Amino acid sequence: MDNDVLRQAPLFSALDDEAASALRASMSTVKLRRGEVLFHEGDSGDKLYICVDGKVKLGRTSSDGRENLLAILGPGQMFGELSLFDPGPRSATVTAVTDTAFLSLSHDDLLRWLEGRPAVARGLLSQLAGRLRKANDVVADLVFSDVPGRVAKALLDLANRFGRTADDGVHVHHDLTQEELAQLVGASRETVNKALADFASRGWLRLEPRSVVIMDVERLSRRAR
Amino acid sequence: MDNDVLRQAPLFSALDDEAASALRASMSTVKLRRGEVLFHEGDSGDKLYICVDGKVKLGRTSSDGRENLLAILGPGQMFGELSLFDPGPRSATVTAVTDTAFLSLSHDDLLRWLEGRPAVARGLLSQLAGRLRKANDVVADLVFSDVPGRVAKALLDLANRFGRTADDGVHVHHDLTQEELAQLVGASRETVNKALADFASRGWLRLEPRSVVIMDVERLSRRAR
DNA sequence: GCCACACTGTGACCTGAACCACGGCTGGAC
DNA sequence: GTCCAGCCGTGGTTCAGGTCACAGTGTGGC
Repeated sequence: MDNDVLRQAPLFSALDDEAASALRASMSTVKLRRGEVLFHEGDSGDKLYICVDGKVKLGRTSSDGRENLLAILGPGQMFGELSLFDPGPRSATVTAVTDTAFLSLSHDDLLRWLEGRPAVARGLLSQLAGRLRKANDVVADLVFSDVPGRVAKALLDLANRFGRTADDGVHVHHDLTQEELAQLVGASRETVNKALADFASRGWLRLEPRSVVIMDVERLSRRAR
Repeated sequence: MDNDVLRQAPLFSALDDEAASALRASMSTVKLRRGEVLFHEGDSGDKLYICVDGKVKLGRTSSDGRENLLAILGPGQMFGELSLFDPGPRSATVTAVTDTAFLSLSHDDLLRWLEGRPAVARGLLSQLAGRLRKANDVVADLVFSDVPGRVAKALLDLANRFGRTADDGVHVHHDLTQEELAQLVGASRETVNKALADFASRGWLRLEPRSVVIMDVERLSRRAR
């Protein structure tokens, strides 16, 4: 059994074999195809998920139907923890961006398993604290940066997490449409498209469908701040 | 000794006398006058603080010197937890908005005290989860709402936490200048002023220096969403 | 009282980004 | 092949809200 997948999750990276197996035993697997929804904002549910393979988007919808993406998550990343510790309806909709596989774990099982493993509890705390820090950064960006700046930042973040460096640049298969990228940075599709076109015309990157090749990380980073 | 102050903090509300005293014993008191800074963004430090009396603002400064407020906190509220669980420099500057008193607690003392009190650890988790949820709401507001909407929302939030209901409306002594209010909602002072003036002209509220009286909560709430 | 300074109120202007409209490209269904 | 549906690229128009420039109003110090 592949405890390795669990080890990818930063939270569980330090587990010994026994602990990993015990945890793994109480988890089950879910699979989704691109576009399918795991759960909706407002649903009830207390399961925690870990993405094993593929990518998902966490999004919220405004009353008038517009959409905003909070995050794109890939292998090893965890979500749904909010409903674990702060009971209440799910605060975001989770949709598969590519075909995706997850492990799921229920509230009760996690808490039971957590008993007597205070180190993991501390790990969870620092995980949440890190998220919170990141959320605050997003707020700051929305207040301080213009749309091209936010696009640059988002691309760099995606590159860090999903990029593969080759000799012609960093290949980032983000699997997002420009529409989704726009929702991620809180801007319109058109504006994002123009920002991308501008970056490309300066030779900082090359556009490919649902993917970019970043050729000048340095310049792009400078534009991001 | 006033363990009652601790009890105000949602996190510690369920403590028995012994536990509260033990905790209280390892905390020390700090006082600041309006405008004084407790710590700066980027400082190192691993203390957790609980506001006992008064109000503080948590803010960040952009590279070009503009300022954004993440939150206004009052009695019973906790801050500085990020540096506790996610070691690293402080992510925000904390400044007293009124004369203020805090209790402080060091990382080590908290962790030591936490040993063998898993319920409190769970409390911390749900506290952080709640914060995260709130941060996500702020992001959504920045993306979806216009400035007057965000101002309305901020006023209602302040009213919930600091308001006193009287027969002419809800008196909210927020102690913030319009400049600070603007930084809190991520807008310019002038735009916020115009939004407030507009609300006042509609009879929804009355403006007073560093304070408002909300006369029509219903309408204001509707404007906020 | 008078001054200084910090805060508030309001208009004029400018600009970034949303919105609208379209046309072109690509990849799957048949 | 043809059609269709999703994406992507790009211009034109509009408007919220930022910036600038002042004028009015408190209020604490002396």
